[in-house]
Amino acid sequence: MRAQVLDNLRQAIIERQFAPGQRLIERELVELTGVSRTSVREALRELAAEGLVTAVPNKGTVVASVSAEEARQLYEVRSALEALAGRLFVQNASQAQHAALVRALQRIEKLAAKGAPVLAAKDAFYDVLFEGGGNDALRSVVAGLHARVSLLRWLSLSVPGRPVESIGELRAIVDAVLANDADAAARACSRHVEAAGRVGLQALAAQDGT
Amino acid sequence: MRAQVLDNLRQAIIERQFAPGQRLIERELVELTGVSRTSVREALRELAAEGLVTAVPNKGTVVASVSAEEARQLYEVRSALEALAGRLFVQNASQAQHAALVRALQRIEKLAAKGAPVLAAKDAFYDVLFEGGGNDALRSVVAGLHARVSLLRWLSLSVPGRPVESIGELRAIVDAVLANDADAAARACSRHVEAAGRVGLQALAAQDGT
DNA sequence: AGCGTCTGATCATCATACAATCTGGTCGCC
DNA sequence: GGCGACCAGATTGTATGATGATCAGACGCT
Repeated sequence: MRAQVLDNLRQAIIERQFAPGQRLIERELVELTGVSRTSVREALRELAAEGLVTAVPNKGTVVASVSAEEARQLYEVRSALEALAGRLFVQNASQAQHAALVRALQRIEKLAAKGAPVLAAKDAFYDVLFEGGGNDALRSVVAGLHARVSLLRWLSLSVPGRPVESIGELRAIVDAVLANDADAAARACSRHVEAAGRVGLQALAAQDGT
Repeated sequence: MRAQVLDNLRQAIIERQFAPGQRLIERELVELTGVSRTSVREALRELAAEGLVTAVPNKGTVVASVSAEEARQLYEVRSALEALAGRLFVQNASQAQHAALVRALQRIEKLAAKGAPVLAAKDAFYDVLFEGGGNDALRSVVAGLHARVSLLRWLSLSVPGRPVESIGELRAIVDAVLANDADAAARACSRHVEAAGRVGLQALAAQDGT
């Protein structure tokens, strides 16, 4: 199916199997994926809509690369949106969802203590957060942005010390939520994104420098 | 080209030439637009990515309809984003852009005084606002939401008295901007969206009732 | 009436073909 | 030798016809 192809390509791009800026030639993708050109084209169109590739007319599609300025803007938007997510969680989440958020944080802390990869657990944390907010539109918009900054996320998690710092920020979110303080939760979410953004931009700059 | 077809379809949907919920059959669109199935399919995929139509596998695509709950959520997100837009304008806009914002408001007021349609002028106002903020990512995200609520906008502008009220809210934005008060600008933008949302939801409820 | 089946409509995917466009290099001219 | 026109290859854009899959509803059987 096309969805399968699409997921494979998306994954490949996020995992840097295709370098940013690299041309994605339809014929090559055809023989690489085994599906027809029609399906490849439609998959590319969807990726373009997600912002993971950019299509230039009559020239082809290339893997999108985030400039420092774009990245900064994306983080700015995400900051505002995740602030809203935090606020909505405080306003709308059930008792069970509060508990689930706490559990998600504990899971992250446990993994981090072992030095295990923490990325999937963080995604779970955010799932709970958005779920509790009860705004699917918000969730899908953030998901759209998420794809575009995922390259940077890949970088920023490799920065030493960042996971520890990051968990502290998450704890601040949970604390504010448990205190039923919507404003504080919003600020905590905002700060978390901003901190991630700073690290991401630094990593980007370091990479461009080398 | 495909872009042409896409624009036509988008316009047709926004202008209610296709009723929400109506099935869009590929073959019909082929003979209606004169282009091939390939192009029609790709255009439909893009519209689906924008959220203007929903595609159900093996069943076809139907014109999207916004439920009251979805609309509420969309306005909630827009409120947060436009607050950011207002804040960024205060922080980043040039002197010339400040002046342009004032001019845009005056143009709206002049049109409204004559009872002329004010929608295009309002779009121009927002163009200036986002331009001055200097965050293209924000602009494109909002544009994406905009498409999905445009059906409601169509409704809410037909509510008597709304234009007048709306202009007052815009003036509040401009006042805050001229006072260089970023927080106030953010709040004013937020309030404007929320007010529009309330009217839109009322109009939606009234329509569903009849 | 209830149930399974069959049929028609429609989408999904594919293979192929051809035109339009871009890229890069070559050739001829100065 | 340098410069521009032109040509060939590559790639995308669009079109077309065919085939399989899937769904909704009609139909007939019990």
